[in-house]
Amino acid sequence: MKTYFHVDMDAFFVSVEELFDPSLRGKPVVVGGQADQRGVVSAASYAARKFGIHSAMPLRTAYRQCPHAIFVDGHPERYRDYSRKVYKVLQSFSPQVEMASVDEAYMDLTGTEKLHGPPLAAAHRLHETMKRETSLNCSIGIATSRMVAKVSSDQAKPNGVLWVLPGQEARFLAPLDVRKIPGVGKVTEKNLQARGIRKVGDLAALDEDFLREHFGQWGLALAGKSRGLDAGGWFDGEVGEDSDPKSISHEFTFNEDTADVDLLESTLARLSEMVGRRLREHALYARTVQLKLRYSDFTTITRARSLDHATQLDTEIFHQARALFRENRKAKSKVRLLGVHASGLEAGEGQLNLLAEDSTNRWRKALSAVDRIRDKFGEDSVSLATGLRGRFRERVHENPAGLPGKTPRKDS
DNA sequence: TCTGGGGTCCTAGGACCC
DNA sequence: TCTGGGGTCCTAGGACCC
Repeated sequence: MKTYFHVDMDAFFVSVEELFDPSLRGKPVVVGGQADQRGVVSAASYAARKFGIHSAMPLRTAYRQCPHAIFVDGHPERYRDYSRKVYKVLQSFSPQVEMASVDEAYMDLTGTEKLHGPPLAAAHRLHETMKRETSLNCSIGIATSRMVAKVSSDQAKPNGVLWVLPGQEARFLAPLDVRKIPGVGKVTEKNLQARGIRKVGDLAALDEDFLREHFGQWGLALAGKSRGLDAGGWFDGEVGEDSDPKSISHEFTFNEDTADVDLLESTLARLSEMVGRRLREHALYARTVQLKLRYSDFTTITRARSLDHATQLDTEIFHQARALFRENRKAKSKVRLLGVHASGLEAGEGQLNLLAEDSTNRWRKALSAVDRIRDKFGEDSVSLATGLRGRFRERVHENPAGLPGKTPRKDS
C-alpha cells in the first residue's frame, strides 16, 4: 500500500508577487502582462477569480471582466527562486520528492509512519513548515495513488489538507465531474458528455470494451483513472526520478503581425540562439530542428527536419530553421508567431568520431543501394553526384541513403 | 472575446528493414 | 505477380498540463 502526497501551492504566481508588493494583498490581481497586451492570464488572485477571471484567459478579456484589476508582469526568476525554496522544505521532509512543475510536487511517503506519524499529522506539519519557511500557502492531497492525491489537493484548495482513505478512492471520485481527472480536458470532456458521461462515477460504471472502442488505449487508461489508479503516461516511474528534457523550444508572438522578412529571419536567429544556449546548458545535442509558424488567422504549421548528426550549434539550428521557413512560408502572409524547437536530444560529446564512421557507413549503404538499383534497372539507371549540378547534387550529399527510396517500384 | 510559452504524450501514415 | 507482419524512425498535428 502506497502513500503519496501531492503538494500544490495556492495561487503561486500571485502569492509570490504579493510578497514583493504587499499592497496587492486581497485585491483582484492578474499576473501575465498588461491589460492591452497580447497574451493570456498566467494566474489570478482569488479576488480576481470572483469576476470570472481564470488562467489561460486572454488578458484583454480579463480587463473587460474587471477593469479595476491590477495587471502585473510575470517574473519567472522569482517563481524559480521560490520554487527552489519550496523544494527545500519538501526535501527536508522526505528525499522522495518530485517537482511536477514550478508550483506542485509529488512525494512518496510510503512506510514513513514511524518517522512522521500518521499521514494527516505529517501533512499538517508540512503545511505549517511551508508557511513558516516560504510565507506561502499550499494545499496537500494524500492518497494511495498520485492521481487521486492530485485530485484531492485540488479539492482541498485553498490552504487545506485532504486525505482519501485507502479503499475510498472510487467513492471519492465518483461524484466529481470527469474534467477533474488529470488528462481530461475540454475536448475529451465534450466527447464524453456527448455519450451522456458527466461524472467520474458514470465513467467507472462503463464497460472497458466500450471505452477501448471509442477512445482507444487512452480509453483504457481512463477506465483505470476513474477507479483511482495511476494509469497512462503521466504517472510512470518512481517519484524523484528526474530525467533530461525531451525537447527544448522557444517561441515568440509579435506584438503586431508582420510580413517583414528581415524581422522574421532575425527573430528566427534569436530563437535559435536561445535554443542553442539551453542545449549547451544541459550538455545536450539535438538531432531534429522544428519550425513553428502561425499566421494572422491563427492557422499554425510545424515543419521538422532531422540532421545526420546531433548539434548544439546556434548556426546549425538557425540554418535548418531558416531553410524550413523559406521552403514553407506562405509568401507575403503576415506572421503572428515563430518558434524553434529542438528534439531527438542526445547526451554528451564525442560524436565527431561516430559521425565520421556514420558517414562512411552511409556511403557504403548508399553505394550498395546503387548496386541493387543497377542490378534491377540497368547500368545507366543511376549516376553519382559528381556528374550532377546545383540543388540535386546538394540533396544527394545531404541524404545519400535516401536514393533508393526515390525509385518508385510500381512504375517500373 | 481573441487566443502565451514551455513542456509531455499520443496517434497515424509512410519509409524502410528483416 | 502478389502478398505478410513486426519494429523503428520520421514527420505533422493535436490534446493536455501549469
